Amino acid sequence: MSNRIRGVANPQAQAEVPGAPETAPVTAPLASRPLYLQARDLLLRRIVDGTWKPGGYLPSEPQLALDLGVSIGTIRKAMEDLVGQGLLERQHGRGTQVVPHSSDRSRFRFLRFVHGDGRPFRPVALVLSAGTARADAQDRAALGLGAGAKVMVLLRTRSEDGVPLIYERIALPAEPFAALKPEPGAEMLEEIYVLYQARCGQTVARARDTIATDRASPAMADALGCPPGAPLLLVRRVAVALTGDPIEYRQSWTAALHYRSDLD
Amino acid sequence: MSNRIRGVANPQAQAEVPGAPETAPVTAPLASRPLYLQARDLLLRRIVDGTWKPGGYLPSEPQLALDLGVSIGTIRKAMEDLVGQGLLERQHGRGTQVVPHSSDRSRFRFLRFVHGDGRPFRPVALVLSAGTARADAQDRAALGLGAGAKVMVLLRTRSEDGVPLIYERIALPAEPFAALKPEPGAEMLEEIYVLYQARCGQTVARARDTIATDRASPAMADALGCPPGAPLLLVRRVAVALTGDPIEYRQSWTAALHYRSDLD
DNA sequence: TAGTGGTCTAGACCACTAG
DNA sequence: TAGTGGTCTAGACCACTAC
Repeated sequence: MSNRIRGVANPQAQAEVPGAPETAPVTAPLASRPLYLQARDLLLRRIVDGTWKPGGYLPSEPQLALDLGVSIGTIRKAMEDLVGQGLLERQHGRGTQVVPHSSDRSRFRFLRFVHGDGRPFRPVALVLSAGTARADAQDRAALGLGAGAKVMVLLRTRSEDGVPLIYERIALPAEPFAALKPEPGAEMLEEIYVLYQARCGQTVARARDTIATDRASPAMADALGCPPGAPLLLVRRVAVALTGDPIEYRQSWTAALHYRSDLD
Repeated sequence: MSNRIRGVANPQAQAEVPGAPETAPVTAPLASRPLYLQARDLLLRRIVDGTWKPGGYLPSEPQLALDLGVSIGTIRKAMEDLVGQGLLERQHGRGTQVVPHSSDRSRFRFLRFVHGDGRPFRPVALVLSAGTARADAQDRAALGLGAGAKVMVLLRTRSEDGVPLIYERIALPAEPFAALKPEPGAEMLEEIYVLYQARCGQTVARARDTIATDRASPAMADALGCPPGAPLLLVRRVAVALTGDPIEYRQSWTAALHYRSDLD
């Protein structure tokens, strides 16, 4: 048995020695990476490139095993890894699905805001303004952009029962999110990560949050109905895509809400 | 093959029908729980009850498979689950170890404080006071205690380069932590979870953090060198043991530090 | 060299979903 | 009923650690 998945790993080696017998590759850097990791990466690549879309089903295990030329057990091990990352979801008797971002699912994959008494916060978002601008230093650092790069900037509030509780600024790299087309004044009932995925093909895989205190700017005070300079909780989030590239830098300010990690 | 691990799962069924042939149990509630889950629970129980101590090694896979009367694959699956929870650590060629709480490991299993510029915070803790008291309402709610229950309360600061940056109150259920014996004025170089484990046999498995803003009380202002009433970041943590019981309620106040979730 | 965990396979049988 | 994933086994071979 060859030491790599057919036509998948080390394609350059294949290209360098076309038709060569299956001997040790000339350069053998990753040639012996475990098959299940190669399989996992291949599955991931097909998810990223859209071969299998969010909400869609993968081929069955026996089929994938045939396709990749490995045993079912190896396929299963590759899948388990992606299931653990929250990318795939297996349903007994039905199949294996690429997990779509749904508001419900997002609620449990990331830290989230709650009321002071622990009640969940169920917001409706209202877009205050949207447009592209030159990325500022913080945006560039968070998103790994060069000087002069453009970002789409959204300002919005998130309200419950008509009461705005969060003031939010979201910066996104301009091109991948050109199709987002947020409309000022529009209400967003869905979790915004659902829109990233549906409109822009961008899937948020993980996020890093940094929490600090801040003071209300006039704009925040106006939006949140608190005095300027009032102490606020500030949550900064950098979200990364399946590829590991940062795709969202978000700052959320709130006066009344708490932020929670659910049983880490 | 019997449908349960010998002498482990459903011992009451065994007791009710001693010497009975291996037929369906009279009451078959959990009789068909997968073997690997039964094996996982057994391993967990032996970790909790101290059969295998933190830092110690488990028997080898073939040995455990023999002991439990299951195949190695089933043992591996049980272990993988516990490895995923951070309870076990496998070392190729050496064995499988019960993970001891070390300061280094803790740093990556929980949310943590960082400096505003992202630098890690490496504190030394100083105990201000320690003693037992009647649990207040918040303590009881967090720790699941009844009215009149006693808690050990620690007040301490956490400093870097001699500068106190965190003021902290820790409430612990009195009896399990009687052996902690914190000494006011003592410096704690180790992560306190190491002490819980070493002195009291209590292992913190998971924690839930809730972050809010607060105002400095006179005591906090005094300890942190900020004006009374200054806005602070307040992190409340409820930590639970391997058994799932809450064993620590901690409140941490800071003026300068940020709090961070590292990638999810 | 002996013993450990790591990878990979092949196949039996079960449980769930859908038509 | 056909097809899917879930459990469980048995065994081969490899790679790492220790002595």
